[in-house]
Amino acid sequence: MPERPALEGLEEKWAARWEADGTYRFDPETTREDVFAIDTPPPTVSGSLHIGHVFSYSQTDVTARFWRMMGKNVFYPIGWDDNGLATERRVQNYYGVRCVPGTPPRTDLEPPGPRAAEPLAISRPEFVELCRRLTGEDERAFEDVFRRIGLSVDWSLAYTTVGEISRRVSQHAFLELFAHGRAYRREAPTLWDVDFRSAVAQAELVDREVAGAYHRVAFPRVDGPGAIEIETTRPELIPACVALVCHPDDERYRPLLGTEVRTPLFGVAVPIRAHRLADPEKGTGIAMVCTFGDLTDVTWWRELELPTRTVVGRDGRLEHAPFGEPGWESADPAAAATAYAELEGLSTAKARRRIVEMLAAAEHLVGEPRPIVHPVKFYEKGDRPLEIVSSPQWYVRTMDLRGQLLADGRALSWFPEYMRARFEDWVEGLTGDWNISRQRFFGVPFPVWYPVRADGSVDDNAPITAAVASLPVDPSVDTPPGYAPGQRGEPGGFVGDPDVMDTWATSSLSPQIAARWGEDDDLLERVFPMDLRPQGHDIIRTWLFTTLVRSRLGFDTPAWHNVALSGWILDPDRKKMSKSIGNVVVPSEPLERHGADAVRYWAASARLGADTAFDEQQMRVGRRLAIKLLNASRFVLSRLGEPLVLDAVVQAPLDRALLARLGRVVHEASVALTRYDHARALEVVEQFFWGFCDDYLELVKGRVYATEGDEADARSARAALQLALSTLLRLFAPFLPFATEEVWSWWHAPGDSVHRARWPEVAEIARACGCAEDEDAVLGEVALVLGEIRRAKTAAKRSMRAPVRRVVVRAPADALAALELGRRELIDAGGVAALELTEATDRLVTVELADDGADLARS
RNA sequence: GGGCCGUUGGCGCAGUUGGUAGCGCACUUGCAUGACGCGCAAGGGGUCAGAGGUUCGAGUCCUCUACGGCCCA
Repeated sequence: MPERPALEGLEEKWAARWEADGTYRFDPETTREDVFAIDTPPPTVSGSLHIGHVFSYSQTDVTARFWRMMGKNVFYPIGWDDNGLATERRVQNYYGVRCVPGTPPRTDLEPPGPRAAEPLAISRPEFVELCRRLTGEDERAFEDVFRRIGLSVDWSLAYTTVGEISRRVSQHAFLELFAHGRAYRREAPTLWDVDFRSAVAQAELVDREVAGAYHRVAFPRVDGPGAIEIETTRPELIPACVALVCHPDDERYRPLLGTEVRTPLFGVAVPIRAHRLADPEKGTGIAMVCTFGDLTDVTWWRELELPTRTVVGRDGRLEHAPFGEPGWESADPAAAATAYAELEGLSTAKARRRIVEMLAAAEHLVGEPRPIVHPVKFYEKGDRPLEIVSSPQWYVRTMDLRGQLLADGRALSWFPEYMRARFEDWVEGLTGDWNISRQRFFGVPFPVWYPVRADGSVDDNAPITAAVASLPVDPSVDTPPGYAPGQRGEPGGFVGDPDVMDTWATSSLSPQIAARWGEDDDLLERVFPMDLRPQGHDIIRTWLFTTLVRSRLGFDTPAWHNVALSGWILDPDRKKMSKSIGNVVVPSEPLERHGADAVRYWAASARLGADTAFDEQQMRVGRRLAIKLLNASRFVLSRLGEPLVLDAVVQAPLDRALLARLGRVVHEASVALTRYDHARALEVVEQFFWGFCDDYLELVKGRVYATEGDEADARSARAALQLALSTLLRLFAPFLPFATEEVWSWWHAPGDSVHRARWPEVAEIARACGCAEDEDAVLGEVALVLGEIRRAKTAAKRSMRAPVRRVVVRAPADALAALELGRRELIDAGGVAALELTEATDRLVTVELADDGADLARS
């Protein structure tokens, strides 16, 4: 036991010790009933950790530690999500490379680095290797931080979302979906970033205000005289127009329903149709439907079963449009082709300017364009507006699952409960099946190839699937069953699926990956469905939703029993932390300044679901608490001598009162933690602890320092102190794992960790003293009078050790009886010469201090 | 435009089933060697965003409004 205990150095010391001792190792020899399994979120490995990670992962760790002490075998894995575009972009910038599939691999690849003038084109396998290299470095940095804050995860269970296990599980699960007709591939309109050249998930969209203009354009009628005027912000899509649409109740256009108009410049006949999403208030009340200008176009196109005439290619330029050919019939194909030749090859922005000139010249434009500012969909990391292009994509059929998913959501316990509404809103608002393919390189490839026909074209409709036993496969390298490597790309041969899976298609299998599904089904049975899914509320519609989809489709059950949603971390001005605002706090500095226990204290003080400001003040409070715990423990242990064998020796009323209160604290903290209310549990324990230090410890000093007197009284105090300290350390252990472990080590055998100790029980305390709940009145009454004595000393600007000549207490009989039981401690702690108790109906405490200077004379 | 959450002393937060507001920090004033000055003691400070309603009585239930946040259109 150190002379002056300190927090410095505890983190390194105990983190290393826990790892060496396997303190948090999961025991695979177990039964499901004994397990508490946590479906830990795999943080995205891109750059550095955010203080928000420390916040939410600390909260989960409190829960993990609580259940471990409750005797559960805690399955607490961790993974790194290194999948995805964020990594690719960093690799491009960091190494100065660009992935060009098909580039011949080099034997001596030397990435030029971040200042390269021209990115080096490299093959996909080389690119993937560089992604692994960079994420590997980040993962080590992440692990350091997580160990530093004392996460009690089992590091031997770590995985990455592009690692072999994840690829095998993801591909295996995909093949099962495909075999059951749940996964299908279809050419479909997809939100597309033309710079990243990839489809983008609905969850990755942001709206941005962009300057644009309404152009009023006249479409001549086919079936009668005159023209219909529409307004559009995207006139360059007129060649892709497939219909005009008005609201079914709009009297202005109702008579025209079913008739046709011709597109200006291109002469293509398109029908006038009705749909409820057409807004009569907007523009002229009738809109042009193109394939595809925005998501509403997609809805109209799908629900009205309109034809497809796409003009925007994957590079964001207008591609060839065969006017006159089937599907592109025109009243004047030659004129249409001539007009379109002006646009072909231009970016959408340039094509827009050109077509406006052409429309004006041909007098199809009505009036001047009207400038507006309107929201446009962007990929959250993109620089140009998203286009919608048509391309082959893999989907998981989910639309028919809505009712089942709502039922699964209701079967879960949500903490806080109101978060369930977000899930239900999302499920009820689903508009389409789940697109799981991404046109990227670093991710889990689809275990699929396509046959090449004799004419060299690819048969997209007859995928060749990998054998489950061969997983994981990379179709760009591996050869499908029944083919030879030389047949790649040859007529009669095969080509690999070029895409990778969406990040969520992998992370939605986090429970199966963590439990090594397909490799160790025994383990899966012991931990699945899991007990708890902790996560942020911003990814309910993505991670939570997709995980329920996968567990329902693959395993016919919800993936867990409980969901705990943590809040967000806001900066001190209550703004969301984000890299673009530049207000992100990285964990290393607060950890350095305040220590891990202090940072955890701040995190644990916040309730689930509550957005919380980054607050260093709160960390200082946590740090003080941890230091106080060290000091108070040192005092208690220094008075204890050898640890006692606790039998029923706690007989002094004040000691029994303390333990009665402690019993209530144990009960309340346990109930709160069972409901994932770590903030409440911490508050209850902390409040008791400060009272323990400031009142109880002061009151028993007389007895524990006494060199002579009643031995039984001293033994009683020591027994109560020992039990209280042991209990407090265990109550604080989930919150302050380092300080509590340090103190525990001062009086326990090496290797005997407080984190493997049993959570305190009320019965344990009752056994030591047999005290009843209502026995705590003594403590309350004594503390009240002690407070009056302190007040008198403070008012007289005297030391707390100043002697008191006389204290007179007027109070009802029951209060006096309680005081009488604590008379000795009150006199000791207050330095009171005479304590007079007078029965009365009112309450009055009179304190007469000894003459000033008397305390000096005493020494 | 819709849904959800929040608005309590300078700041950060508690306030169970409705009964005239609590905690921490900060602040003020004191206290030095028997665990801790990263400590201890005492003290000042709010009528609970605004309006209306239910009730004997509302921070706590209902309605509306304002502001902030998140999610979805």
